[in-house]
Amino acid sequence: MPNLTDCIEEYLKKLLALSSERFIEIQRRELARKFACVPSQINYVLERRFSMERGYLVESRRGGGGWIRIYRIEAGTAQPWREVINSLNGREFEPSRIRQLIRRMHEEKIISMREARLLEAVIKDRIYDSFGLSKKQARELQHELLSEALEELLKVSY
Amino acid sequence: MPNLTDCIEEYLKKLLALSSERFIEIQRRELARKFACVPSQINYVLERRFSMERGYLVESRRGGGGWIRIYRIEAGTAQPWREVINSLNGREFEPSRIRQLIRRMHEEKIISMREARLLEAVIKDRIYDSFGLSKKQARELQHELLSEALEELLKVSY
DNA sequence: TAATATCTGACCATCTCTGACCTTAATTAA
DNA sequence: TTAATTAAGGTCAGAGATGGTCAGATATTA
Repeated sequence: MPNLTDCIEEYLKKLLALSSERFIEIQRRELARKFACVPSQINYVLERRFSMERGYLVESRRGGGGWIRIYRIEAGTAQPWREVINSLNGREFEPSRIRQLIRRMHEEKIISMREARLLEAVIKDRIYDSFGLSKKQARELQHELLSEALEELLKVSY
Repeated sequence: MPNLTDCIEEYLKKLLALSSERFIEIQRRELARKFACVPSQINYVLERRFSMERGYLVESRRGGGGWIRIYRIEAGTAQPWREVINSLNGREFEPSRIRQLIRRMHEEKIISMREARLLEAVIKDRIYDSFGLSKKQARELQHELLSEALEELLKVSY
């Protein structure tokens, strides 16, 4: 029994699949009405299910005749992924976002299912708990290990 | 008179046997209600009767519309290696031996080249240097991470 | 009787959903 | 042209709905 968020996600992905463009355009109010929910629910779905990490890009415009566009990002080769990985270095390391990134890489066939699971294993918080590391240190170590591992993956193609 | 745990185990295994997918999806609250017990009883059953060692994999999601999925895992050729991995737990963690083990697993086609490189990356000493861990702690952490990673690899067959 | 297994309940973590209030753009009125 | 109005979309805090964990009580077994 899927929830509202799942339903809206599925609906939008169907629209995207059917669209001849590489994006779809919707109206927040319209969509909210269709699914009998508050408009901000749509923002929630976009944030959770159509994030950068999951390979989508969202644009919008307010005011009369406003709209929301959802783009599916094409991946292609491994090079863009290297850039994504490098960009990790700037921000704080957030495991949940990283997990999304890993899933996306799998969807794009940059890495296999097994490799994805392996990478996720490496950043499991539980493992780091009993070594007297601070939260921050643990995050840094996870980051280092992940970067190292991803480097190896990108060196050797399938 | 079998106990609750046995009943729930039997019920879930029947569901699995009947399912056309290779997993079943349940709701913890629902199941607890059906068996008139507290929800955490379900976790107990999953932990005791649907563990990795017994050949199952459990996934879940919280929040509204949350669920628990139980996968039946195929045994395959990996079983002997699982024993090898378990046997690591007794002794001291020696990186050079581990590297040999990894290479051997690759030769035996249990893991791919990329997976092997990935595993080796995770146990690179250099990475652990700047986190104030003692030699012993670093070894333990490497050990934990490697075990976790290998577990994941053996869960999903090629 | 001691060890092990089962079961419960209190408390925690995460994901979803809503509604009040804010910002921006187009349209209309002055 | 400018100001007011209307019609979008955005943000955020908090409520609701699940599932997770763990210590301790109870039952079973060796």
